[in-house]
Amino acid sequence: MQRANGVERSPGNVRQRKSATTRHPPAALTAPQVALPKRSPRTPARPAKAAPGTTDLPRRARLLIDWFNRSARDLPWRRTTDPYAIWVSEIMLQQTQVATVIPYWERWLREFPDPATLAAAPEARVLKLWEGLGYYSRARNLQRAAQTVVREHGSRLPDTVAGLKELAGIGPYTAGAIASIAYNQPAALLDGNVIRVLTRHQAWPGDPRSRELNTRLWAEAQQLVDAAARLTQPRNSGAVRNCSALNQALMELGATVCTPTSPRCDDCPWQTTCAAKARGQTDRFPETAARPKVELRYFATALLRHKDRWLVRQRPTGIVNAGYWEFPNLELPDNTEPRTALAQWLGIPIQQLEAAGTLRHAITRYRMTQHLYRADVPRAVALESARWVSPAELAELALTGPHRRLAATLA
DNA sequence: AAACCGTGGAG
DNA sequence: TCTCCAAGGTT
Repeated sequence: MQRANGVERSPGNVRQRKSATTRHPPAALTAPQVALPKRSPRTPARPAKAAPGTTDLPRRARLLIDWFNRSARDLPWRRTTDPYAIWVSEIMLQQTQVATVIPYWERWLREFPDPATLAAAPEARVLKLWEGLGYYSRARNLQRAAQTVVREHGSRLPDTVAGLKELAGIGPYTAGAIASIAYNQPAALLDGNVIRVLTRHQAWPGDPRSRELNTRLWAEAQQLVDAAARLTQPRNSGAVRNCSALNQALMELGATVCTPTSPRCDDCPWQTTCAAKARGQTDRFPETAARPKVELRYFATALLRHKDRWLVRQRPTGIVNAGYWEFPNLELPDNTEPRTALAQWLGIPIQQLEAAGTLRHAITRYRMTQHLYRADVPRAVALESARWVSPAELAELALTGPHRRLAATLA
């Protein structure tokens, strides 16, 4: 979808960005942004040429902003200036792709249109709307932060990086994102996209998570957004404000052009100064560290029916996926026979458990295999924090992804 | 500070 | 199928 892009629209007043716009003259070729040997002291003094990588910051910022205003994707959270709505989008977008987030974000804003509504909502409903999105502590933190905003900030989201970072679930990236995108402050941000764009443009080797390179990347991002703040704002009424545009552009570039594999350098506004492109080495940056080893884990899962009801239980506070419901689920130590272990755990005769296939899924470095068993039990089994629920009730409960898919297969 | 947290798309 | 990685934060 490449239409009416990069347009900041206020609700009910959709402004249209003018077409084409002024393109800047072709960028003069400049030195690649890498550490170059220092000019020898004997070199005759010239009208000082600033060090490479600083002179052209304003020009690079301008190129990026213009590119963004020209060709950014039309995403729902780019149609609002409401800091709360932008905040929600930033939390949902943490380690989660745009296409996945869109329906969740729309549903969320419909049901929780402002911090006060979210703060007052039942947690069960908050978890339900996050169901399937993953990283579930984000949902609990978001509600907790909304309660803080209501209680301590008069329901208005703070507009400084420091103030934002005080809130649950807001770290360095998200604080910079909200401050710049919602409030147009010259706050830097660094995410996976920006790391890729900057390490390639500068041809910076090393692990981006190392202290040294990480510090350098933040400094570079800060210089860019500072340069953006000093540029004149495009008069085009649809143009996104400069700091906001610059940071979104860095991420947009990483997401759509400077992609992990096969980057489309011909479409890149920084192609003439990119050191990695100049060397034909875009695939060498960033230097990512080795991933942790994959580990296998096994579970036995019971689909127990009594009359027309299924047994589910709620995960307690303080553990992974707290508050979410699931079918009774037992992790198996190495090579345990699942059916025996499950029958023993539930206290029902082993013959009642009928094998119902396996379910595989992955979370982070773990590869899980769930052995499924069904049983129609004559009497309700008692299990801690468990309930027998009708299919209709089950549909209203918040389940994690694999268990939600499991629920969908039940008759 | 390394480990942990979910899920889906892309190749 | 399998790996990578995505608008990261918390402990």
